[in-house]
Amino acid sequence: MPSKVNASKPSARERLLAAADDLFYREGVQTVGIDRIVQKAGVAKASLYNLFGSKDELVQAYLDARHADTREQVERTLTRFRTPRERLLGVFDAQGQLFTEPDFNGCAHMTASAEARPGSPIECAAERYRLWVRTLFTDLAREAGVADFEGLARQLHLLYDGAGVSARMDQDPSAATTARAAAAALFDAAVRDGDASARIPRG
Amino acid sequence: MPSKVNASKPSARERLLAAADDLFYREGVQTVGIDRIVQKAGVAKASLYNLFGSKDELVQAYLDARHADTREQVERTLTRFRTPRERLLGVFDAQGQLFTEPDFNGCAHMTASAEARPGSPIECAAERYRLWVRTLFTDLAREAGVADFEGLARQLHLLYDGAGVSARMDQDPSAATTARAAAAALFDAAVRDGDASARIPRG
DNA sequence: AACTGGGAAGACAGGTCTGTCTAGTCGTAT
DNA sequence: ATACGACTAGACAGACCTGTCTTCCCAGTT
Repeated sequence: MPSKVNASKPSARERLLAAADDLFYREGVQTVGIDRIVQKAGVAKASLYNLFGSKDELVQAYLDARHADTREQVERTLTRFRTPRERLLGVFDAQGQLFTEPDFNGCAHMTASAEARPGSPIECAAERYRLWVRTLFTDLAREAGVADFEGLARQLHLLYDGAGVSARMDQDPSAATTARAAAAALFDAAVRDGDASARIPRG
Repeated sequence: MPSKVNASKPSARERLLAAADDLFYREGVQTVGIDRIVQKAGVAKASLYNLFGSKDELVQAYLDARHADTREQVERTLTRFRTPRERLLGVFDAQGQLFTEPDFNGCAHMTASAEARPGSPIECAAERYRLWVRTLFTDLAREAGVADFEGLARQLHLLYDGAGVSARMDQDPSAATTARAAAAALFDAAVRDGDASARIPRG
């Protein structure tokens, strides 16, 4: 009965995902081999292939789990804010929290996608993640009443990605606060522009 | 005499770098093996190891060549602009040109660094590249008279990185124009702030 | 004509990789 | 008791990797 919850020991699937998360994230999906994962998880190799089918699909499951975690953390952070502007900028507060986690090593989807070959399930997982981020910014910008909410969302997505890159490559967690300040300036500029074009009929 | 220039055939070193540039950039430094490089270059494997010492150092040379190309293209583009503001934003014009090249596949330093292990010559090359970009933005912002030129440079660097990510992962070359528009807004906001704090003593 | 050095060609070592397969163990439900 | 499903343990195949080494070729120089 796999639906048993009070098991003393996590299931093979959970142990595999935990080991994959640790090793893949720290060292990269390409350099970490299957053997190390099954050894760290204390799981037979056959179980891995029974449960996931291939290494690519294990990587996909690892990315999807990271995606769910990030989503949860961002949504939890956003509940702390009330005004639309605060909620929009709150995404970068959540990002800053992720950056300061002790074993932070950049955006998992970005590094995994850089190692994946085109069309693999890995790239699909990265695409899903990007779509979620984009939709998040678009919705928040629209709720904030920004006229060109899609344009602002594209700009904020650039800052979000850039902060992830900088936090990893420059080892600088403050990239999130830099991004937040830039996002605030862009938001205010977009609101000003929207007001201006609304006040001045036909430009 | 290796300094001969009018050779009918490029030297082994040049052929190796050309093959490395093509294969490494298109498929990634990890997935492309030495054998494919020497075969494409028409060069003996021993020559590769005589000339470069190891695969990592060949990757480093490939990244340094890309760095030099990018630098040259950016500097050439910037000569077309006169005002400091135009020159600052011109970096994103140059970036947009790179994005529309037919075989564009993202920032080589970013993808290579994602596959490299810490401390390798690959990471050092990526660090050098990042330092150049940062210095470029810092100098241009200072020449434009921005009070907090370092802060603005950090913000623009985020946009620059984010545009590179988006152009690759979303297959969207217009990321450069989005970044340029955001950069313009941030620049103007920074100039306003600088003026304000200059006008309002100890404000 | 003899020498020399850069390069071509490729075998080889030693290791790692993914994925398959066999054989056996253990707990649980019937 | 017995059957079953989930799991473990590990050998194995076949391919690929980096890096070394030997052997040979050939153009240019002395």
